[in-house]
Amino acid sequence: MELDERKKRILKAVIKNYLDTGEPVGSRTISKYADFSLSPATIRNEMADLEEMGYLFSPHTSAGRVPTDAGYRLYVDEMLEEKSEELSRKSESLDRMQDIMDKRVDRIEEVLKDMAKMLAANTQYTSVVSMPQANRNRLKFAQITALDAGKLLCTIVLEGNIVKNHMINLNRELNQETLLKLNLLLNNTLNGLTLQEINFDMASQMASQAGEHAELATEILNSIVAAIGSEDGIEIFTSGATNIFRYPELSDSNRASELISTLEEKKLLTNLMSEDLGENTTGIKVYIGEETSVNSMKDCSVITATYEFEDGVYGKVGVIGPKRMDYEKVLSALKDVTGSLDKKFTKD
Amino acid sequence: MELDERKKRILKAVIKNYLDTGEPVGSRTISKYADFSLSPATIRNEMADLEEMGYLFSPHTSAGRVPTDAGYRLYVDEMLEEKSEELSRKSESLDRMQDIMDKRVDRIEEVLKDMAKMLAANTQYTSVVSMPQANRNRLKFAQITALDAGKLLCTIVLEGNIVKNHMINLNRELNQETLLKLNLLLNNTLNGLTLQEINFDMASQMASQAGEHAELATEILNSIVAAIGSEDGIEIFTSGATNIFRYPELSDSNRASELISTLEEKKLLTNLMSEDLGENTTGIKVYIGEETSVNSMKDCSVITATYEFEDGVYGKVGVIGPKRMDYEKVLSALKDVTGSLDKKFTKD
DNA sequence: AATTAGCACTCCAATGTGTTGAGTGCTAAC
DNA sequence: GTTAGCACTCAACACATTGGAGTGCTAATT
Repeated sequence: MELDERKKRILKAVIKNYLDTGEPVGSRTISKYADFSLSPATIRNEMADLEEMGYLFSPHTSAGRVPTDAGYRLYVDEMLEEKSEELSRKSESLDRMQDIMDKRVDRIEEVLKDMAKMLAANTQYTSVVSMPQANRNRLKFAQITALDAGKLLCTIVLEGNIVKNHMINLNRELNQETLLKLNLLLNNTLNGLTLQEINFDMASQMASQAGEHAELATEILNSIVAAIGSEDGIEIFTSGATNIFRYPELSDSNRASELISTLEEKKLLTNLMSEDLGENTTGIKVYIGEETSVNSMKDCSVITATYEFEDGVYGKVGVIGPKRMDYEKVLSALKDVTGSLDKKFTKD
Repeated sequence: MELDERKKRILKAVIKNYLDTGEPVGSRTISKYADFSLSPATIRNEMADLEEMGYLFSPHTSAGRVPTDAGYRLYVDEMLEEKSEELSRKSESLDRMQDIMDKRVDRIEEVLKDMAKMLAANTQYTSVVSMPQANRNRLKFAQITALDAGKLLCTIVLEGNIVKNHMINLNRELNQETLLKLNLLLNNTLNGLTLQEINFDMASQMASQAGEHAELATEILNSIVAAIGSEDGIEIFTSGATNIFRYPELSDSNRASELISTLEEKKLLTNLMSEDLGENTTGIKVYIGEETSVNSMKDCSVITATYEFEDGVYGKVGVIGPKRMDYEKVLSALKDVTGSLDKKFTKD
């Protein structure tokens, strides 16, 4: 059977209607729909075909039709219309971000959380944001300071002024001179490298240059790399979890509980939030139902977008909602937001 | 009417039963209760009295009785029995914390989050933990580093090895010598002071000592204080939010949504989590229903305990559950945990 | 050949109608 | 003071009834 133009139009009409109402839509409804001049009976035939083709299904004999995942897929891939941008709101949020960024380096976190909150509020769905992955970022500055006896504070600054702190416990004390020497060595050897490069090549090279402190230098280096490279997975923030209660198909006790649980745990989100990172940078991805590969989200759709924090360093923003979410609205919201993140983060 | 011993025993029996089952308890149930040798009829009379006195009420004519907030209050204030400690579980959890603490000193946040998770898992309720309030914490080490032209990175370490970073944008560049001088000055003047003390007294004193750099020093100092002193409220972590779905009286859509919302927002929790901080340090507090002063928690009870992070620096741990929570279990869990936190945090 | 009116059929959802049982309050007896 | 006995109440559950929305099929229409 062929998916001709009329079938497409009907499918689109059904889906749009279902997005709005959440109720199965019947042939009469579609028939009344503006520019169709077909009787319910004809529509019924077409809808039966669409069901046979796997794009629609009826929950039961005497109900209307509901899109299948395949139906949504087709809709998302071929039937979306660009929504016109809302300029006013956008610039306001940008200003606020600008402000925060300037003042508090160690607070990207706050900015992102804020972002998530805004996104959730705008879309009425749940939002997810991941911290930009630091381990491809270049090292700009490293410094070791003695705090207490045998306790070193290591401060590292990456391009884009991401600051990381790490405590190193040594089993011996260092004098001022050694410290100075180590600091020089650190900066000379490591500056401009990504953490991955450091991880692979540097250890031996640095050790050889360190002379008498070779062993110490290696120890410190390892400690740094271990601490910073191995963040236990990416950091993820969510916001608007309770928005799921707006959608009856998600809000029954069990589903809601599982869903909020995965949002709280965050572990299950890491796959979605790191897929294709850096590959196609402007990539917006839509996951429908099972495509999320997360069981508790099989009644949800997820849309993710990559933002570029700085050259080569990416993070992701996502929106989680019911499968009948307003794809167009969410897509445009994500475009706005990633656009804005790009602009802000790479500006200075 | 007087609350004689028998009435108390009956009230206690009713409450205990209700804590277990969540169902209104009837006179027959109590009559069968071990060491009462009274007929249901007698119990009924007593229960009617207890209702009149405001400790019990019936949801409807032919249901059993349920404790009122006043009933719970009485129970909590006068009828709790210390639970014999469960040593096995306790030591197990302690071991785990020990483990975490040793590995990552600079990650109080992680430890606390883990704590919250454990507490939620053990109690099957929702847990809340607040970061120790830093602004009473003493400064241990301060350092300014030039990053880019006119951009200074300020690193501050507080007692307990809390590290804070802050970026300062200057309109001029500093040479190495000035920087060194400033660093010395900073450490000499500020070490050992709390952020509050710095806020109030130091600005002028430091300025006078800075000589030619007086203006610069003031600028930097202000910038530091502004950035660190003005944390927007206390930081709060929650865990086990979805445990509320275990308790039917909390898990209907509306209630659950509101509740999880307040957990997500965290703002409404700040009052509960900062009340009496530092006053009576071992204070464990029980809030029942309306006593929480949070509307969405009017069907919940909250128990909070203060932990001492370091001399004079406190944080709070809390458990949020249905009013019919197992008060004894939660109290002992909190005692365990705050005991352990004390021990761990002040150890080195 | 495609469209449509007509009709029988299906099934959910809403509503109403017992029925059951747990629990009460009251009274009178112990 | 305690208790047995009894009439009464009321939520909860199980069924039956109804109404309506929507379908699929067939036969008539264009």
